[in-house]
Amino acid sequence: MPKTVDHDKRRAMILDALFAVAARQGLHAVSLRAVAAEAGISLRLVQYYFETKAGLMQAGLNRLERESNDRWIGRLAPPPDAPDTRAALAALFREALPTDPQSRAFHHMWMSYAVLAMTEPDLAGPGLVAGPNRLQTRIAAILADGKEAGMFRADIDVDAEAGALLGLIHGLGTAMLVGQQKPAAALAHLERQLDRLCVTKKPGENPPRAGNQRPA
Amino acid sequence: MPKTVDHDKRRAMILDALFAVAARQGLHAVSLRAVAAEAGISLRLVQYYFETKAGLMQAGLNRLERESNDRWIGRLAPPPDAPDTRAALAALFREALPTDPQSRAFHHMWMSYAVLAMTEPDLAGPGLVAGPNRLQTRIAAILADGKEAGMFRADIDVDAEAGALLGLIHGLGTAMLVGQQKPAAALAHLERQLDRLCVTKKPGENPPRAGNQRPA
DNA sequence: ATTTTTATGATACAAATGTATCACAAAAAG
DNA sequence: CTTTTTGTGATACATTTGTATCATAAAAAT
Repeated sequence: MPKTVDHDKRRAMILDALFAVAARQGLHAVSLRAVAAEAGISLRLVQYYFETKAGLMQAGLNRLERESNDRWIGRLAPPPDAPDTRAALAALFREALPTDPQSRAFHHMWMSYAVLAMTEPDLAGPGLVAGPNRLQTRIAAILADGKEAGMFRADIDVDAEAGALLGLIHGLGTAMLVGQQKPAAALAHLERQLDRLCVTKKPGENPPRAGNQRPA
Repeated sequence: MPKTVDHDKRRAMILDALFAVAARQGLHAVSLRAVAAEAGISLRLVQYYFETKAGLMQAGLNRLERESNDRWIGRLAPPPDAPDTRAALAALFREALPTDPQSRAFHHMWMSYAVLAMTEPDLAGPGLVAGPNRLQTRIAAILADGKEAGMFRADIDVDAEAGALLGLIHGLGTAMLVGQQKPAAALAHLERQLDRLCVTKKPGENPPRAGNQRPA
């Protein structure tokens, strides 16, 4: 049986199990044995592929970061010929907020690691903020595009606005996770920010919304 | 020695110890023994005053909520005769962001409980969102005052704006905790939102800032 | 074919944790 | 002065956890 095996693929399987346990019972409930059971392997194997628990947790954080990166370049890579920079930002917001279970799990995971990193400096490295930083950079780029195209006001500070928008995304996302904000309201708050940045700012007129709009 | 003792005061002492341990080593490191050691009492006493660990944790959450309430009514109670509703909001923002260690510890604690509540429904009750809801209500009230006084634009939806501002506060606070945002930038983002809400909206002119303004 | 990695299972171990029990001192009640 | 309630210490116990050890099967190298 012990044919020479692909370590990377095996590690990925184990990290899948870690994410599953963390999503179901919280990151604090992640133990070597729980991960092993979830993956259907023996405790020894988890030890074998990630020497220590700290190694496993660190690998989980790395994976979270890589997954975030892949997700974003996969979903929003082709906006260079964006038909509408405002619509592009709105789409990004929809992707960023924890609406579907996958996104909820991601936010949950990120918050869990953020909390851990506050007391365990081993996790506090650049891994946690790399994702948000990339997102902020992307928002700033889209803002710059829209500004140059005359869609956004000329006097906005794209970097500052991107930072604020990212902060708003994070805050609304957390509020949604704990049930303090409803998804629709959160999205509306973000779109209101877009209204502010657009040049033609008639309060009542909502820009054309792509796709299906079912009332309430 | 075992004179009849004030249970409430004793419970408060133990919860102090809980907060100290959580601030130093994280909420996940809170154990009955760690709390007992921090409080300088025996394990048995922690059991005596909070029957179980779940009870202790729940009491910690209740205390966090009460502390938050007390803190806000203490600091911001007297704005009925506010000289400037905009300044009142700016002051509220300064208080809400995790700048000093106390506020950082509070945010840290709240995030830790929020993460726990996502998998332990016993903690998920209204305790977590009561604080944010109160803050949002207060923001909305100040906004309404300023709107009526002609300081804020007449066409703003105070409830919606309050929700967005609270979300921004939370998101920027988290970003500050993980080191992704600097305090000055976070405050600037919030004040930019105030600029937007004010009637006289000249982009360059910052309204008179009360108190000391040291450059950068 | 033999030796040496590579991969995996079974298990042991010390430490920590939540919970429970026994004992006992001091105050209050009778 | 008993007796009962209240408050506190010491300790025991089962469970869980991270880590380490021993054995060994299969493949690769020689």
